[in-house]
Amino acid sequence: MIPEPKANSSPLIWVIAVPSPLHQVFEYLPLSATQVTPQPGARVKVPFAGRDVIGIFLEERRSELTTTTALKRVETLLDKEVPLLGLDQLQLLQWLSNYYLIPQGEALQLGLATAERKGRPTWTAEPDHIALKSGTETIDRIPTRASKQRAAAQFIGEQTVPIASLTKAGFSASVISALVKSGVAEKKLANQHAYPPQSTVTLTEVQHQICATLKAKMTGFTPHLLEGVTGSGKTEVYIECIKEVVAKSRQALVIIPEIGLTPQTKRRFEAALGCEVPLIHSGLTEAERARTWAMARSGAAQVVLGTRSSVFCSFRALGLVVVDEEHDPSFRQQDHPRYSARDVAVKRAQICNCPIILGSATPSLESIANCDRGRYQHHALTQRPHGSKLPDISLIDTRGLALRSGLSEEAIDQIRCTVEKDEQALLFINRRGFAHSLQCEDCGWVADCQNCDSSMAVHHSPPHLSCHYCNTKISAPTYCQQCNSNRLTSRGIGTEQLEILMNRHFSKTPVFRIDSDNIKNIETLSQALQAIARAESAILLGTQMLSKGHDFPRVTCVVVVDADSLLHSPDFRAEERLLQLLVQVSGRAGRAFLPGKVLIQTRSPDHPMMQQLVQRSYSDQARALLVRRGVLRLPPKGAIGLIRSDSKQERDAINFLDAVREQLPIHDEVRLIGPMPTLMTRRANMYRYQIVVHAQTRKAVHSLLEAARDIGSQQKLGRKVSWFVEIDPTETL
DNA sequence: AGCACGCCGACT
DNA sequence: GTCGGCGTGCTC
Repeated sequence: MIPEPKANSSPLIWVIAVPSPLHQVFEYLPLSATQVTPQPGARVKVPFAGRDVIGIFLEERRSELTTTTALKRVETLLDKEVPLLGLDQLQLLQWLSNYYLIPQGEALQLGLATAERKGRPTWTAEPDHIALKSGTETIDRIPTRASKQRAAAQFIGEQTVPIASLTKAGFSASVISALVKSGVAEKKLANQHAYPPQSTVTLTEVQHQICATLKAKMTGFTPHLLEGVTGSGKTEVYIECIKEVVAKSRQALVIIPEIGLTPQTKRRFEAALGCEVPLIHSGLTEAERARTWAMARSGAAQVVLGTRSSVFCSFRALGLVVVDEEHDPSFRQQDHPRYSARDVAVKRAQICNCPIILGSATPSLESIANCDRGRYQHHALTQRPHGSKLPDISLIDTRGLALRSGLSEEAIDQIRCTVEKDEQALLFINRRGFAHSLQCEDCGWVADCQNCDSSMAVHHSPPHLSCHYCNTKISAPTYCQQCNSNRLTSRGIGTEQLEILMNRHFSKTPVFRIDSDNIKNIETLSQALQAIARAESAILLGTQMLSKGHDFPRVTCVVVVDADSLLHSPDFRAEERLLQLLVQVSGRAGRAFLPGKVLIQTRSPDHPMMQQLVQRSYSDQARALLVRRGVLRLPPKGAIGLIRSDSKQERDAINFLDAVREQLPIHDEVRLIGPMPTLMTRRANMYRYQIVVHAQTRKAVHSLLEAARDIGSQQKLGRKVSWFVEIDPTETL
């Protein structure tokens, strides 16, 4: 007698990925017997832990539960025809979940716009523009008493204008609806051809050659690294390649590091490509975001421009991925869930079987190593167009010099020369580790934050002290808390202090301060950038924000106020970071026709890196760093991981890691360092500890982290501390 | 994560 | 006497 197949005894179920931090998927009874099986990636509404949630259908199969759990039933199938997550997204996000050890339910959420995650119907194009039905002559038919309607009609003219711009001009909704009702005007979808394509820019010989080789490879998965010195015209190359894929009715995704870069980049791409380039970034409203996603999914958007989260966007036919400034740290893991957008982008291109271009003047050591291994194709743009030259770099030894707000006499002289020629100077401060603190001249006491292991930063307008880590603000003390002395002075360099100095020295020259205190959103940044573009002589001063991609054609002198703060950092990526930062900020000088110079102030002018910065190219120096990584077996030549815990109770943070470490399988090839306190142990009254995992292969680190994750989830303390495991961490500090 | 259940303190 | 604090456990 043939035994009944065991599978038949268990019920047919649907596997659903539910948004929760649990590292598992859940089984549900199908919607109803008559219902067809949904496609993988479709959204379903299911009861989960006492509430309704939106989950993702993965597959239909026999139940694998051994215990007799009471299965719940799927309540609704939201996407009956087309699943919201495409097969490529599903594949990408499942890879993401596995590789970065992110729960599947959380990972799959990333492939949906926020409105879609809540189960809303998908976005459809609403007519949000208005035009006059039969041109301006109908204006006369509007009764004279309806003066507002007449004015609105005049405003519209022969154009198709966004309704939002009418509202902005002061026309109320009732005026607009009256116009539509009487049949004078009609609501329309945005004019698709509102962007006349510009005449193609003439490419240099080298740009042309690279475009030709790239265009020949615009089908199938090939990663390319475009290493082009600052100002060498990488964007023109991207645009040429995008045109190529768009002509084949495929879509392109362009990922850039920062939200602040989007407005100019958007305009530039739209002008060159002659189509709308919708944006994806965290500053959008839910409706705007839903619109971009829907346009990309339907294929209406030929090109999408976005920050890191846009790698997960759905596309009808993705044909090219571009990652600009691929070395930029903001692509790497930031907040939860942690992933490197650059690496995910490469995986996405592989899954979609399309090319990817990683572009940078200062490529990451990872990407250089991938070229050396033959995984990426390397292309170099070593010259700036119009024959503009790369700036001359020189070092200023600040040891023993009397500095004024951190500036040497020599630097001040050079700034003077620059502004006298009606050119612009840029002063760069590496904010990290160089906040401006308050110190007692008598006993050396420094005003520290009560909640963090860090000093508080001095602000002048209005006068107060604030902590950059926990945002605590207090009024500045007038005497020393330790010795009661009233001789308190500011120590270190702050942008605010420099601004005061610059205003005093160069009273006729406008000073633009670009830092997080001053620039709160994209609007203020783009206003400042426009003002800089209009100004003749000017002094720009600021932090990281200034080093990223912006074009300042009139800047001919760059001063790096203090280059040393990253030089002696214990993090193994610090030198790479500093090198990239210095090369990038130097690249702001002399981008147009004016030649530029760069002054780097340092107390370590003999440090090999400082010497090489002057003498050698970025790629030579990067290769030297790569050799050192190889010797130490650090990434990309080895692999590391991190197990980190944060807790209000210092003891709990340590105990948790101790418990995990104790239960971890012992491995010959894996080295564990810690638990140890992180460099800044206490921030916002939370204590941070970690274990660093180091091995030859990523596989070894990955399997150890997997084990750590499982052990951690079982720890009772795991609820009291917030903890995570991370592969390829950005920083090990 | 979010929600239920459960066992102790200060309120109508 | 209850309302609600948050410790503990569970989620198909």
